[in-house]
Amino acid sequence: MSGDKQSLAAPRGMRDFYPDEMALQCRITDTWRASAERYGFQRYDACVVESLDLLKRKAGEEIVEQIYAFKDKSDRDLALRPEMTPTLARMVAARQGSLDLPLKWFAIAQCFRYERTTRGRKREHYQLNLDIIGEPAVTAETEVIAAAVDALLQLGLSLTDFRVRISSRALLGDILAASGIPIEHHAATFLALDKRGKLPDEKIAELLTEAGVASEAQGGVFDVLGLTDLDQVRDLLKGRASAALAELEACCTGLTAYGLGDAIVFDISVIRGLAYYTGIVFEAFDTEGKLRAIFGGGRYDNLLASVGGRPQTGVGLGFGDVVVAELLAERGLTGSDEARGRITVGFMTIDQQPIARRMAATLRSQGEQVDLALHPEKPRAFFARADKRRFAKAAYIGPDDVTQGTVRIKNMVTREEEPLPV
RNA sequence: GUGAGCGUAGCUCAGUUGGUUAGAGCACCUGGUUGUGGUCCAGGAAGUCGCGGGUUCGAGUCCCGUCGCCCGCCCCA
Repeated sequence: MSGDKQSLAAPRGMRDFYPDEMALQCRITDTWRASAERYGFQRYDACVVESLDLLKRKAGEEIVEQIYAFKDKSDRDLALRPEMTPTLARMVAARQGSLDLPLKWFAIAQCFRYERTTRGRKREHYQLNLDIIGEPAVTAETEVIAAAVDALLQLGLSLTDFRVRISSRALLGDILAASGIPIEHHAATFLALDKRGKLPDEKIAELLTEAGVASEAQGGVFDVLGLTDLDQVRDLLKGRASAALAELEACCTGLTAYGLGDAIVFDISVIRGLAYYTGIVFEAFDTEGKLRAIFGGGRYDNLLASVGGRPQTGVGLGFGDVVVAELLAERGLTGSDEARGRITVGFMTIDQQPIARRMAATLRSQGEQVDLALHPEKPRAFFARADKRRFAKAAYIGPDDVTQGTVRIKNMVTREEEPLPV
């Protein structure tokens, strides 16, 4: 590539959507919207620029390094939103007194993050956000997960293409407590466990030691990661009461009732970083494990309070467009037929242009999507273009048609022509 | 921040131990075909080989630098 061409490329990590690519993008976002609405969520939207202070309150000072932050001309500290959740929390907190809880909202939001790009990770993406605020029961988790899975299925994937791994931070806390880890070490232990598979176990042991976990208790921590089903968890808890366990079971039961049981697996290693989650957490992955998480989320109890609202529980989910598009491509599900459904009208010489235009106007008034030729074309060129652009129908008007008073509308698939008086 | 790979036509790429005017497929344009598109035939246009420097009689090829893309790691959604 020459230097000039490079300047024509979108900035690093950003995407342009040419019409061919936009078709898939629309299919994804249309499906998101349909699934969210089918599950009774109401759409909202918000400003793309958010106050930096709000983002810091939720994620800490370090986040400034990872986002597009800037000052406006009045020296206000602002940022392109890296995610939707702080904005949602702000909007809810701002009208907390008048909103009817529990609320079920969704947004399809473009979010920005300033960081290294890799497969499935750009500096900009669109994300479906599903949130239920003010409902303590696990029905909230169930509905949110079921709606997201519905979108995956509507996109053409099957229950064997992905797995939703589900766990609970509260349950993990109970398990650690039963394993003799004092509660003040739980947060650091979560962080250490989240590194499992990314760092060698010796490194994790070091982190645990730094966190104050006694070395004799560390074996218990690693045993926790060996848990693969809820029966083992029950054994480990030895009859201790665990509301978190009951909730996790109830969530799985609800999803099974929706017919999604086969796609749900318990996975104690799902932690989701140091985010604001307090209860159930979940992440969906492709079954082969080749890609990053397709969607993820969980319950947050402290979010609203952290932005200055009154404490209120919530469940949220984020579902990005990039990874699911990769997965659809892997499965050969990126095709779209929607181009077939339009009509193109062409004419041989400028003399037929008025009639062609009148015909286009008539068809448009009937609700058809009509492309009118911008200049005269030879029949061969016209039909070649109609075919290449995948029009469903094509009408070509020449002097003979005008003389005879009929125009033929050709079905481009069957090649049959249908006369129509002009 | 870090490591690898790749930059040759609009796209995907080939290009031998350095050797004349740098190739292919697809796409594009024109014609065969002044009333009909997926095939066919003929022809055509299109590349300062990412950029800069160096070695050499000679560099797409080797060396150094630089920019870009991309994959992984760190981190994270």
